[in-house]
Amino acid sequence: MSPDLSDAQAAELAGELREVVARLARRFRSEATLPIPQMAVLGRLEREGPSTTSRLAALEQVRPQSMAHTIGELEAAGLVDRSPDPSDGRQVLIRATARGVDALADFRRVAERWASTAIAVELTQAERDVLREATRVMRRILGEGPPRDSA
Amino acid sequence: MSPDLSDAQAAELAGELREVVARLARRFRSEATLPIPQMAVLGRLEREGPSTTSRLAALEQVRPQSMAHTIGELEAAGLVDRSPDPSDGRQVLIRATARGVDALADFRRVAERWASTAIAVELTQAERDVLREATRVMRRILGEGPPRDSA
DNA sequence: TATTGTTATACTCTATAACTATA
DNA sequence: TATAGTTATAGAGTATAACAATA
Repeated sequence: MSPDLSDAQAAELAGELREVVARLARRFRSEATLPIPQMAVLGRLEREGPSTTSRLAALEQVRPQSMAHTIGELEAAGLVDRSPDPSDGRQVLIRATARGVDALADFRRVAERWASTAIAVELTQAERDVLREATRVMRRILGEGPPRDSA
Repeated sequence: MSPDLSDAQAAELAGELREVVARLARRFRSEATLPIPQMAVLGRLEREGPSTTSRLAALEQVRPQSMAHTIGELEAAGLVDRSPDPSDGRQVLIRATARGVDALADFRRVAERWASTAIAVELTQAERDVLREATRVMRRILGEGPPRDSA
């Protein structure tokens, strides 16, 4: 066991991860037809159904104030609507509108196209498998991942 | 050959990549002691020596104007200095100062610590290998990577 | 008092447009 | 005219602080 060696290895990996992540984030943003946080919220609402501001903020790992801002923009664009929770007047249920679902489909077609194409054309199947596995590993680094052996 | 299947697979992977990249970028920024683009430039200057605004902009994949802004902030903080190129008065050489190198070391110690720790503590060696390989694959997606078989 | 949500404000990051200086 | 660089301005994204309404 050589903790020093593996620590140095981990630090180097962290640096490489930071660099490539910054560049990918910039690239995704530059290709996007609508702001990334808005699309992230729409995608989640589509997958998981209506939700509240607090819950969305926690899931997306931003402050509730930031999420309120994002939701305000989505509502102004008619992509989500709000309805008060009948059982708790403090809470507001956020729901994707039909127009929101359409916008999401557009986003996926256009804004993720460069990445989809690069993945399909430039990578081998083995590399795609590495990338898929890596998305799981990165979620673990963020503290979201399942403990190593669960589904 | 089933191009439709592999396209769908690529599109799904692209979506997962976008999500995890956005979250990692946010996390790195929230931990950083100094702005990420400034540290990226300092790191490059340290590794590769003095450079020009245009060259740094091309390498970091931002516009020259954005890079000029970043360099202006670094200079105001005393982390880089500028010296005119004697052979071409239009060009300006950017160089990391001793203070800049110190700031970079601090940044690595503090801002990348959460990721280094997570990588060292949470991941198996196999997962670290997957992650390292994935940083190479992601660079290929960005069009920076070496063609599959070179070093 | 605690919880949910919003509004106001500020800072970081990057872009486009318009400009200066040198080749 | 073309190239290297800068300044001005705007917009996206996120944060903290302060506030309103409900439990």
